[in-house]
Amino acid sequence: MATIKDVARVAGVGLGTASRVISGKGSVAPETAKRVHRAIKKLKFRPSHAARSLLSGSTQMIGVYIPILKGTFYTPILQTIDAELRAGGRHMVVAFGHGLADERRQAIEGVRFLINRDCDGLIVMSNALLEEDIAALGREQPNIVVLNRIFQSIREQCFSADHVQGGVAAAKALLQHQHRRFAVIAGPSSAPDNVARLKGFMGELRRQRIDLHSVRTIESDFSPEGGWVSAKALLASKHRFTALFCANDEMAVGVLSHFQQAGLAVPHEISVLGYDDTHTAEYSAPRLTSVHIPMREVTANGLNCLLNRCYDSLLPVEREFPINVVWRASVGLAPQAQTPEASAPG
Amino acid sequence: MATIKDVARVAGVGLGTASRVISGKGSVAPETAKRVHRAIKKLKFRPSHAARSLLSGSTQMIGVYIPILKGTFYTPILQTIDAELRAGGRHMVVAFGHGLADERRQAIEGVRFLINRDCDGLIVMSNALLEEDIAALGREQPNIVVLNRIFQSIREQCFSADHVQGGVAAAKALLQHQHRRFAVIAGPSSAPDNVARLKGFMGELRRQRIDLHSVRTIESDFSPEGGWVSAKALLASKHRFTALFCANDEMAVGVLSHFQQAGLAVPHEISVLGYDDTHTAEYSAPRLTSVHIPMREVTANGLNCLLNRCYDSLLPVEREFPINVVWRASVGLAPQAQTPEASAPG
DNA sequence: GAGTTGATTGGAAACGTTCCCAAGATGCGG
DNA sequence: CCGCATCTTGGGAACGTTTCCAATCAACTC
Repeated sequence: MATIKDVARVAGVGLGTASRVISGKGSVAPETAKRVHRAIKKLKFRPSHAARSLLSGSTQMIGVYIPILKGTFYTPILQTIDAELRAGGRHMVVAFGHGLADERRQAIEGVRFLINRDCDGLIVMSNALLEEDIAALGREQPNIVVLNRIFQSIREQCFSADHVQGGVAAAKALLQHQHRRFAVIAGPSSAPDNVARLKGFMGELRRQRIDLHSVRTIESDFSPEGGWVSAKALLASKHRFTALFCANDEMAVGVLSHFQQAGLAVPHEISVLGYDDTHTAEYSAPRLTSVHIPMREVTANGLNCLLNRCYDSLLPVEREFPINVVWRASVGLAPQAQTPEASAPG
Repeated sequence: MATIKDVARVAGVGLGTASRVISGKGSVAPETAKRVHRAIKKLKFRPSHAARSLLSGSTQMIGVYIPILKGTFYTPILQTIDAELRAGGRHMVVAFGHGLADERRQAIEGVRFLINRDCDGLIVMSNALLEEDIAALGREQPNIVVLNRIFQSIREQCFSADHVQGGVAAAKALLQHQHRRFAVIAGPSSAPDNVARLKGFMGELRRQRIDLHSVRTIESDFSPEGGWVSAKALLASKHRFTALFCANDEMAVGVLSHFQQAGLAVPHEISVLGYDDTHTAEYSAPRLTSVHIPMREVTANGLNCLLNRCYDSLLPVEREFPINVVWRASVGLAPQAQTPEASAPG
């Protein structure tokens, strides 16, 4: 690989001059610049990133930690980050959770790996990390932004939709459709975003005078497999309900799959509501009605905040993210409400 | 950030000694080493990746280009790469296709971006790249491995399952179940892996004396949306068929979604066969029978090959990848074969 | 006890940039 | 033609490592 010295030699100029032409800073006579450009082309010169990093102390590299790349929740996030970074000539290095250790250790190890790689800044997603962990990590690399979770100690570095409101929206959607008997397939109780949306959901139900003892909740793991077995358990339990709220789309898809096999018509017999509104929701059978979490916006704003921290830029940063439910086919009127003798006055 | 000079000073040793302790190469008196380690800990010293890269000429960084991160086809690939890389202390930088340019330009730009970032090696996936493109790129960075596609000019750097065989397997699976009337939803005709599997599929049908004029093929785009509209078009066309082969799972899922809405029973009225056996296939409604492409193995072996090229290692490299179909619920016996009067002897 | 070997050590050189500084060239006003 | 400002240029220093070389010292061998 040709170096800047070669370029300078071939162009017949000094080192400094060549550097000025390449970086575009400082004044250079047009004729000289032309010679340098010719030399660059001739030698196929490409500046060494390592040398620049060494001198500037910045790698122009942002690390992204994601617990596990399964399903379609994280994919738009990665796309969004890469798009914005590349537009600024920077790049993204990704690390997932790996190994036999528990999720928390995996996350610490993954984030630390990225720090050791000299990332200028970090985007972290994790339900397993504790406040003390993020504090310790933050001491090693202060340029951290967290997505889809709020750590109280670094609140202004955290970006998330309001999942309590998401839960409220879910409840309202179902109540609007005359549902009164509910079941819930929740995510892990250790996941903060899960407890928030459940809190919102249950709170709204209570506000509408639904007896919370009548709503059956099964804790699962955010996976389609989990949704499937939970659906099965729900059916076996003989608990009667007309609407099922799933704490994410993945589980909802698993549920739909099981209901189809069990011969249960959605939404005719049971309505199913998803959460996140990921790509999977768009073309399930039936198409899934879901609470839309604007993760692209959350990501973009979190990233902007991070870039501002890392590079003293002044990108706009929004911190509120409106939630709405997108209506597709899996939620309908509650069965009893559909029978004319029960609801129609005439 | 503390440097190795600080460590040497605090430990009261020379630069070389400190370096020897840190890198673990060369002999150092145990007592001295202990002093150095204490200094490292005290100063929270972390070697600069940039400086090492500059000196060694290796960034320990592998670039991965992926056209677009949608659906679940690419996610296990990224997971696999990251896992293996991290185990070796290396890391992965990912670039996706972005921008308004056509796919080919996007790919060239993305790959070039990774080359400019001084990646030691590249893993590339793209249907849009031409032989001449890969040749040009290869001149800039010879350490390239291509997944899921064979470029004749760099055959030994390409890793892919045999999609012709995949197509054959698909046909056999359907024929075995007595199907004789087919429809196909294909991927883009510009995608080499798509044409290979169609070729295998049609070839096997012909071999089994199926009139190829009777099989209706619709070209689509590998997306669920595409599957949905193709399914709709197929139904509207009044073409009669009992089995539908979809060139990937994503489209199959879209098909399932539309069939459910149209009130068509799968597999009772129509069997649907997917391809790739991605995660989405596992919990669709009904669960999708699909031709399993072992992308994890393809990826792992491609990566090994790349690492061998980059770092003179001797990792084992396999080049054949067995394909099989995994049976779930979306393929059944052809309807007419199920009626007793047609098939049962008594 | 001289010579040989091996372990241990410190420091210079190099990797490829950018930035700073000094110096030469040029142009302009008086 | 001198003084001064501005443009242009070349090269040294620095960034943080590793590698190489020379030097010192202790332990053997004969």
